[in-house]
Amino acid sequence: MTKRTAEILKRLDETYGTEYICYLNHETPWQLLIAVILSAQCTDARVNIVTETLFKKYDTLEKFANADLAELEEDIRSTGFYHNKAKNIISCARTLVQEYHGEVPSTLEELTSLAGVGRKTANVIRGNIYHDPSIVVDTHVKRISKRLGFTKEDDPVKVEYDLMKVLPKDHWILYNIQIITFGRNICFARGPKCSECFLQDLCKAEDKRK
DNA sequence: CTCCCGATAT
DNA sequence: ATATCAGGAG
Repeated sequence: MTKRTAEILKRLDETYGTEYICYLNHETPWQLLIAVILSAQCTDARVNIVTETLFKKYDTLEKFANADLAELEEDIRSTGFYHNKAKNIISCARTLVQEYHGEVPSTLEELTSLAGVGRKTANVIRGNIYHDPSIVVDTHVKRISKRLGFTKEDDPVKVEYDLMKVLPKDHWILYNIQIITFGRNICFARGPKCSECFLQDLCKAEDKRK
């Protein structure tokens, strides 16, 4: 790890702490799984509004497994992509009930075999639930990792491999959590607040704002 | 590569 | 009007 990388991680730790916080409200692993499926191209704030009532109406995995498709579509409509998400959630819930005794699996292979669960969602579960060192590459991580000069890739999987080489393993999970906060507060996709940024002197972004 | 798609900020 | 939001599947 370079001195510069170490300094960036140190400042992220100092600014945002080292706790594994989660922006998607949930009480169980399967609730987090469904929340992450819902979060595709949708703000976590919106997902939390939806799951607030959703998890009371469907309070077990079995209820999601036996849900009426059209009704579930309406229940999650405001998160967007609701046809696909509803179909995937029902299929995913059925697989968990039938093949996994209602438990959420912990390996990348098992997780990504579930409907609606791709690499990003699987890594959120691995990190947040099982504390398995895993790097989540979402829209924030991709954008900010490029600005910080940790990668030049556009493909999320290539970004993930680049970050594995750059970041120490004990920061893999934390990096994603801190970067989401950073992306929400300072390093926006549009018009980042570079003048107020605590990483400004270390940043290699070409789209810096004055 | 394209499609899925509503809510919000700019 | 357009960009963006904790992406995934065909």
